[in-house]
Amino acid sequence: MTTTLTKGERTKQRIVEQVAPLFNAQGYFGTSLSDVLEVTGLPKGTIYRYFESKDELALAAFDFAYARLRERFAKAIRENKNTVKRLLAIITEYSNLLEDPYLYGGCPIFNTAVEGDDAHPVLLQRAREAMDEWRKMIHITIRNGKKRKEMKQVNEDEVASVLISSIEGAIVMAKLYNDKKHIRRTVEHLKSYVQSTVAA
Amino acid sequence: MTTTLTKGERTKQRIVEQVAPLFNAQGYFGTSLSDVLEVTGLPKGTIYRYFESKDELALAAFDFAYARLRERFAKAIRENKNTVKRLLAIITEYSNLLEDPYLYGGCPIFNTAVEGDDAHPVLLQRAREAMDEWRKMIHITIRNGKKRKEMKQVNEDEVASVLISSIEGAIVMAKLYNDKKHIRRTVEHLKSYVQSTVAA
Amino acid sequence: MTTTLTKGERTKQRIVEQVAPLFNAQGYFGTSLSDVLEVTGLPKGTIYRYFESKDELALAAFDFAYARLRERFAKAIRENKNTVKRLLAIITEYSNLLEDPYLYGGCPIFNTAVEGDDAHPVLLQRAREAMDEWRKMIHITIRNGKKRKEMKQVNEDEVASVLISSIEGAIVMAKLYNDKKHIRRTVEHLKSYVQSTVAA
Amino acid sequence: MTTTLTKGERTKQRIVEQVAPLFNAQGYFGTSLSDVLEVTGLPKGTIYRYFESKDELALAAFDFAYARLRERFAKAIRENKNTVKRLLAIITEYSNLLEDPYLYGGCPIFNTAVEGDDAHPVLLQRAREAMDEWRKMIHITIRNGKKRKEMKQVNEDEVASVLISSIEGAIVMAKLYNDKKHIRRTVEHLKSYVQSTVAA
DNA sequence: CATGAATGAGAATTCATTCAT
DNA sequence: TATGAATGAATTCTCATTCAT
Repeated sequence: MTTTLTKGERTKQRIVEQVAPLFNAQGYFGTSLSDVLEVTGLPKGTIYRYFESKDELALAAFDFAYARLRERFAKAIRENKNTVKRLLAIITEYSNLLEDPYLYGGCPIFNTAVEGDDAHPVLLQRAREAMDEWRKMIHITIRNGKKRKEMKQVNEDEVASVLISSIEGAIVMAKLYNDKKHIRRTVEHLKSYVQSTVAA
Repeated sequence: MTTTLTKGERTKQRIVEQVAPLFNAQGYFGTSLSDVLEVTGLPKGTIYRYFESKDELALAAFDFAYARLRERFAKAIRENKNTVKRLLAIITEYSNLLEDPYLYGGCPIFNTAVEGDDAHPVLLQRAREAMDEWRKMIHITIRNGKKRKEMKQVNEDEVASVLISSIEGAIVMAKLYNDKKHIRRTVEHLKSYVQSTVAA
Repeated sequence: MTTTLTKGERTKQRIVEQVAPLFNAQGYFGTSLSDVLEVTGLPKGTIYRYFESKDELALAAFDFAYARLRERFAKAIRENKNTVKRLLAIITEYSNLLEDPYLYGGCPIFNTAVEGDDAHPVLLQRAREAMDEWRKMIHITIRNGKKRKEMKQVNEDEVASVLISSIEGAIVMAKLYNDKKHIRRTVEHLKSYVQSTVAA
Repeated sequence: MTTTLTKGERTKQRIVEQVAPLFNAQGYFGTSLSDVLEVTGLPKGTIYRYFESKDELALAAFDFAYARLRERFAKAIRENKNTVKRLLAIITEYSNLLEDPYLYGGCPIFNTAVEGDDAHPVLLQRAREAMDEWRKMIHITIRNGKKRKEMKQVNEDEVASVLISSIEGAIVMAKLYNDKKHIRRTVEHLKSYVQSTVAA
């Protein structure tokens, strides 16, 4: 049951979708309003009708990109009941991030973190919250796994840190070289880590 | 054997030193010439006397920051003859990156990679070369370790990828949260990974 | 004999009433269409349905404010048969201008005069006509007074100039300081001027 | 002994001089940056090199115009030792305001007061201070006159209010009609007021 | 040489107005 | 008819760079 959107809501949505990959790939500073105009084909006035500033647009773009990210992970979790498989699916999903047409610029959370605090403090805060949420998802997954005896008595936060840091780093490496082999290597490593160290 | 610098060379050097942390923390787009003037206290003309553009200055800043980084690792290698100790020392050194007053903004290679290639293609290329060099250092370290039977018959590139990705990711996590525990966790993980999987 | 207004006419009237104090207090340039939307709560289309431009709206607002002003003076004249009392009543009425909820921004004629003719030449012309009319009211009042021997043989235009300039000036002073004592002082002065110099 | 100005200081000064009549005649809202560029013939960058915002420029323009005004009055006072003559000279000087090439737009204090508080609160505050100073000048003039028995025991503030309000009002009238006869009439009135009511 | 002055392209944003449904 | 959507010119301001003294 899809909600019907007004014309304006659709336009707003379209702007966000078109603009999200821009901000994600080029950053807040690196994306100018004229980039936005170009990619949307809209005049300035229309953009400002829906977003009262570049800041707000960047926020909306981040939220869109992050929602997309989360949905991918939620699906990986949803479709795998066994905890070990779940973690492996998450790793796989993560490693396919750059394939997503909205996320070819990498992980919006990480990109925001790197651009740092001078760019847009509110956005950075949003990134923190997103990362919190995302770490919690892994935390809970592992905790449930421990309850079900599918996982060893590992520290959930530590495992989450390791998984996230490693793949995020690998994604940036892949971006740097424009070569996904770095992701593949890290994925292999993490899979065997999960199986040997985390799985029961 | 200290080379004597002319006054001009010293000024240029000073500019680079003052400006490098700026570019590293705020990125190429995020650093404006007026930031540069402010941090150096120099008039516009003087900057342009030594650097013909912001691009060139950014390049010099990157080179400075990377040289600093490399020196830290070179020292870690130099001071440890045993290969396992070397790798562990590298990991430790890496994890202390944010302590360096010139590198509190994180790893210049990674930051450049994330800002992407719209910002400054030449700079990105430099980052790639730096990363190549850095991976080679690890590669050689491991290869030597294998020769000396201090390492298992692991794939050098894979280990390098894992080490670098993981810590780089952890550094960004630490930046995001302004909390180094994420580095600590990843370091623990990597140390035990090295000892159990890489070390002979 | 109240004329019945259609719904549209009432809407138009309401817009003018809500907008008149805005234009009067902030001026033509200082009042934007979004101010108009905000104060009326109406959508853009509706405003443009009733007024074909901001200019026309400003004109209507001026006319409304001026009509209000004139009615106050007309009443002061109507209710006082003796000429001296009439002039004194006019002075008093004038001095209460800022109390009127539609005129807290001051005298629309004067405000328009000060904003000058770059803003809106037609509006300035309207202000001139309003001032003409207003001066004529005083002129006639005095002339009648002279006929009835209630006034000395003063020059009507001179007295009008003095009265109007003085109070208008005082109103601006009051606005500047947000303090009506400047009006009070000028009023005292003018009353004694009228009684000693103008009255027979 | 004229102070030597640097080139930059001269440019800044020139901008202020060229821009002051603009702001005075058209107001803060009515004067756009492109007006400023046109009248100065300078590019944007140059304006912003010397003034960090339109606000600051407007302030400088006001200060310049007011300084000019004050100097005129100071001269009238300086050149007349007798208090009655002083007041009459002030009135005359006031009435010639519109002749000044920098002040053809009228009195900057009054114009600022009319444009009101929404335009530029700091500017309005400056106008208040200017008016305070100006009232004080008259106040002191009269007080001295009283001491020297050249004036009756009038209330200084009341006389100041009357003089200022009346002429200011007359100046606006003159602007409205583009006809100085309104100033002349008010001047006559005030002169006889001074001689009959204020002078000893 | 050294440096402050000048430059103008481009950034973000607001505006009054017109269009389409 | 009513109204939200679309428009683009104009506004304020920043930037990297070049010039002139």
